[in-house]
Amino acid sequence: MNRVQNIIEHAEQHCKEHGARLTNKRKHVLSGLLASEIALSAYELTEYCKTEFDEAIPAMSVYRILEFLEEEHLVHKLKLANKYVACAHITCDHDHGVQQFLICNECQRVKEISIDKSTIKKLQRNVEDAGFHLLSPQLEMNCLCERCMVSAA
Amino acid sequence: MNRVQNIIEHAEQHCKEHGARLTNKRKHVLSGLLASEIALSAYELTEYCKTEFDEAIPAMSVYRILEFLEEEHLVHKLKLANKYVACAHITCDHDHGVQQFLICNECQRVKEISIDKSTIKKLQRNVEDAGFHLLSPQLEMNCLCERCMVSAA
DNA sequence: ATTGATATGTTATATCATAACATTTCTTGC
DNA sequence: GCAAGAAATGTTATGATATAACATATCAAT
Ligand SMILES: [Zn+2]
Ligand SMILES: [Zn+2]
Ligand SMILES: [Zn+2]
Ligand SMILES: [Zn+2]
Repeated sequence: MNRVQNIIEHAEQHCKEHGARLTNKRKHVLSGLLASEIALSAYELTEYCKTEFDEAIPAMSVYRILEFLEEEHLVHKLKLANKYVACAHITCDHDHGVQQFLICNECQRVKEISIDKSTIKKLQRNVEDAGFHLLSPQLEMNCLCERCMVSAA
Repeated sequence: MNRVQNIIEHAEQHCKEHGARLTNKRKHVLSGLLASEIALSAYELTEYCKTEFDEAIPAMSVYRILEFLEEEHLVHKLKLANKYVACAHITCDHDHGVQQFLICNECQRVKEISIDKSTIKKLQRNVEDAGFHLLSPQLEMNCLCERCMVSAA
């Protein structure tokens, strides 16, 4: 069993534990993100399912599926890129915590890294001091990945 | 002379200093952002110019104008909201530094606050350690503003 | 006035996303 | 097994943000 199938199985277990269903279509969309090196749009995922599984999932459904997967904490929506990625900790049991998403501006490669608690506290403190209330402390940053740095040089 | 006009004049001076032209249309778009309590989209700004100045600037032009204003560091583009705001430090001479943008999810009110150097250093260090290179260190956060917190309660 | 540079207009289209309603599929109690 | 309700997916239409390509107008300097 390959890596993607392995993760899918784990995800299915995770869903089952609280009565959610990881249907075939949802698996296909998720596997598209898992197989991809880069962040994908909903429309790119319909393409993927068409090509890979000969299954025509309309974009509308893909959006709903992505919403479901996000609620299950299996994928992240990147607002900076208007694209989606599988969670890097999808098979971990530990608490997810606040993540920093480094998004390559050129190739859409994404790295999801953790931020230490003190830094988050500081940022959050800034927010509260300004009279605002933080909703989702997901940090997204516009970057260049290693490969694109090299090819740009 | 009111606040907006005052800032516009300052901005014009800023542009002149390096041979850039703050045309009337650019002034109108900028004044739309200056007059607004909340972040606005390009299309909302065409509306504003139509209403306020009876001037029909097509959306395409507004996009180009916003691009110009951004290059002049007079406005910021908020990727999280796909909207635009006037820079909070538009009349300051000090270095702009890295900013944290608190965006109210409900009403699009935006607060632009500074982050201290050590926090930025830490975040940037994270990025470099991950093999990425930070392009624009603008932090945008999904929040609720004071007013919307109250009305939600 | 001429000319080149800059700014703006026009038209078409790409891309991302949601609303509203219909249909299918699954689950569960009988 | 089957009826009824819930959940998932399909369908169609449309909204919102954004860019590409090319035309025209305006400005600045000679
Ligand atoms: Zn994650
Ligand atoms: Zn890259
Ligand atoms: Zn600013
Ligand atoms: Zn608000």
